[in-house]
Amino acid sequence: MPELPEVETVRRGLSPTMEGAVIRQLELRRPDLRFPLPREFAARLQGRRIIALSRRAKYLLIDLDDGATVIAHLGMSGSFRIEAGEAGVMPGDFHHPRSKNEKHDHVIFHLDGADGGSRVIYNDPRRFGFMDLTTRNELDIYPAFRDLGPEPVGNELSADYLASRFAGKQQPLKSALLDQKVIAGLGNIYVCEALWRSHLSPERAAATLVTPTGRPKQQLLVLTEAIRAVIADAIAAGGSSLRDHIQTDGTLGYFQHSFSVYDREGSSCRTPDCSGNVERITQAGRSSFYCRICQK
DNA sequence: GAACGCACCTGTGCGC
DNA sequence: TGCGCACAGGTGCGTT
Repeated sequence: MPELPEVETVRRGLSPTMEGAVIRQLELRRPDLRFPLPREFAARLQGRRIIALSRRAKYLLIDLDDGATVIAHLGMSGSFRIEAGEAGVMPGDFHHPRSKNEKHDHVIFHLDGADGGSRVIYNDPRRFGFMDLTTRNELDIYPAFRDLGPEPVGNELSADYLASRFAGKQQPLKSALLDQKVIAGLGNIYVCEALWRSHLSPERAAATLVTPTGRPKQQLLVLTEAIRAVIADAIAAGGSSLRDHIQTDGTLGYFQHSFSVYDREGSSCRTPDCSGNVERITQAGRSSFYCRICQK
């Protein structure tokens, strides 16, 4: 479920293995994911040292020592796993069963490193993910990043900013928050969770959180803090699940979270003293989960 | 411009 | 057990 917190967790999980390592070989098992892989992708990465792993929204960025940056998006079903080379054994890796989805291993980074050579394997059954190549200098003009909104963690995101984006917008809050141009990195799950925490209905028009003079109403302040908190909590949860995953099979990308409303249709609302049940509605083709009683 | 619908592709879970 | 169907976390394009 790669939304921003999952991608951040993947980044943290891969960093110790990938940063500083040299890409001995890039193995491409097919010519495309969602889009064709870049021309000469394997040749351009071979022999390069990985300088740093970073993240922008739901994109993983791999900086190389020649100024190039690999952009990786996990789509809906992408994950990475780390396998040790001949010279080493992953913690807990002894006799661990091969992934049953090995046929969906599409891109394999063969690394030279201090541990004797790990493999970092990108697996993606649905192939909604993609990889591209640009340069660090051109990241800001990369099409997917050009119009991206601020990150939901950090100082860029404020109630004032959201008020400026929501003013005059009749679009439902759910759709407005999913728009990556408004906030970068929020997905279906965390939008549902943030709206539940804020007691706001996903169907409410975005403009109703803004005063006639363009100032954020109190509820927008609450929503802003809820967005920050729900993402921060998920990153913290990813950090704890990270340890478990690395100890078991090295797979990064899927974590067991427990959500307050997401995927809880028909269950009782977890807001204290609320007698409502979680409902599921469809907005813009996506499921929204919310409690009609306490979310207005 | 805004708001949908749909396509991309495979796996899973459900009802029958 | 097996089949068919609905649905799934994202993004981007086309249509109205």
